[in-house]
Amino acid sequence: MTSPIPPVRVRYAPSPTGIPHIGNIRTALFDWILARQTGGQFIVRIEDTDRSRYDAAAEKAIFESLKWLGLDWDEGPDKGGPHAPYIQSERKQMYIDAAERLVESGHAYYDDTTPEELHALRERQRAAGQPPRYDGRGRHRSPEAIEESRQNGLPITIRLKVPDHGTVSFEDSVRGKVSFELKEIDDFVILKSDQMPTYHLAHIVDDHAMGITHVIRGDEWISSTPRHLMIHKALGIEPPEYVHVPLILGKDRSKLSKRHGATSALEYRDQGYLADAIFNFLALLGWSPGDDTEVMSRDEIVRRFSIDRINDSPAIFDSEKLEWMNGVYIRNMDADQLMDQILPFMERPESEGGLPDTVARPIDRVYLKRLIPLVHERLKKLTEATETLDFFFADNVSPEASDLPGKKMDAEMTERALTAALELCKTAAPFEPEHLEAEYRALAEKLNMKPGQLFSPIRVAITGKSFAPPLFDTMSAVGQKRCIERISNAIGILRAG
RNA sequence: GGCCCCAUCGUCUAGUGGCCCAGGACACGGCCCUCUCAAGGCUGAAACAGGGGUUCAAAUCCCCUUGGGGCUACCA
Repeated sequence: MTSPIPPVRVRYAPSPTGIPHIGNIRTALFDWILARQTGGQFIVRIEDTDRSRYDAAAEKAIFESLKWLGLDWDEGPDKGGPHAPYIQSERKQMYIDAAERLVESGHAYYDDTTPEELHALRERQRAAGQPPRYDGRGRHRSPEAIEESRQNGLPITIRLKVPDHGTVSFEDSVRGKVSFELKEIDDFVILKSDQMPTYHLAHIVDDHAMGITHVIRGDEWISSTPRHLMIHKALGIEPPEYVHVPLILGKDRSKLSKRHGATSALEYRDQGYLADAIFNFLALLGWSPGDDTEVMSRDEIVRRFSIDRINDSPAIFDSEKLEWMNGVYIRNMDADQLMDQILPFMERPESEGGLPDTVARPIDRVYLKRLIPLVHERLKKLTEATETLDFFFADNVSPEASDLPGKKMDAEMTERALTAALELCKTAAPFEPEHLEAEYRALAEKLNMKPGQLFSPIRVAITGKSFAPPLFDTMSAVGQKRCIERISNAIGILRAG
């Protein structure tokens, strides 16, 4: 069903100005999938041409996100490659050369308009009810005038000459044909006064030099694509295939932002989501295989992915569905894998969601391994392990008196249940789940209670919670000694309450 | 404001003119299973934004309206 296409060269080109959010990472995901599917290359390039917004922590987070999701790259800043360097600030001269070449060929010109003049121009246009647009005044500046401004230390930029009439159009892989009127586009800056290129120039020079075949990027770039086409034309080079993918929106339909809670891949990692689940979920946000399959391995996604099945419309990030899918992935793991994943979360400090600090680290792996089957299918997120398992590790628990009675039970009946449960607990042997269950069921009958009525107070007494893993597995794992202590403690709480 | 993009259940989506009084999944309700909570099974409610065309036939094609989003920087 997927039309086989020749090997692609695709790149993820984030700017290190902030932690990449999930929508941004999804384009990297699509890049990676396509590269792996076609046997092509996935390239990472850092677009740090805005020196004022550079953030080293953001750059670190970019690579950490990719690594966590398993999106390995073939060429990049750390790995090098045939087109190194892969950091734009280190490629500065290439852009300067390209811009100057465009000036020489008459496609671009030096402009000495100051920011203040530009601002004033826009204000005037706005006041007159006109769209703010650069008026092309620099086109008429003589070389001498530019040189004089340069001598005087005025900022000089290079702008592309955009024809004032005509149409540009291109065939987008997901949108189809998109057209723009050139009269809507002004002469835009390609080389800033600090000699750094703008995004427009830089990415085109690089994509061409690096042999990029498909530019996969967010929808927000679609309106600047005509500018990119004009640069290609001026440079005399062929544009790549454009793949504009729909944006990912938050619950309120606005662009995903901090207000919507977690937005970066790393935050999801820290909240106990699995990389495979995020991978699967993200792939399905804006793409679908065409049938009802939802849970798919990486291999299956790589095999079935195709650009023409990418959706046109923006998607809202549904965290509830993500949580469900994460649960599916947890259930599909084997016990050892799950234990490895859970351990670091449980060993975090108590203040960060780990077990109480009174529980010794490292956690007893042998004991934990025994507990995994009891909670395996109950977990949706790795972070939940702490709260579902804490009572196994604690010395004691403190249930509320009001939580102890089961359905249709008063305090007297609850006390009777616990007292009898305590006696049986002292004598029960072996302290194994099946045996315990048989004994306690018999006890319920003897007490003329429903099994659930007897079990309920015991559960709360032993776990401190009204819901927990199956009672007799739990009791067996907690151990006879602690069970006796906890039940008698609960009786005390009940009497006091 | 101008330009561009988008529009199927609350959400993610299937649907590329007849197979659709629209299928799946999450979430939600009911039932079953059951010692609680899960998991699992069955089941229910829930959508083609509106209006015009084109056609024997439209969720699917065209136009308009409405709504949402993006861009409009010497940011990416």
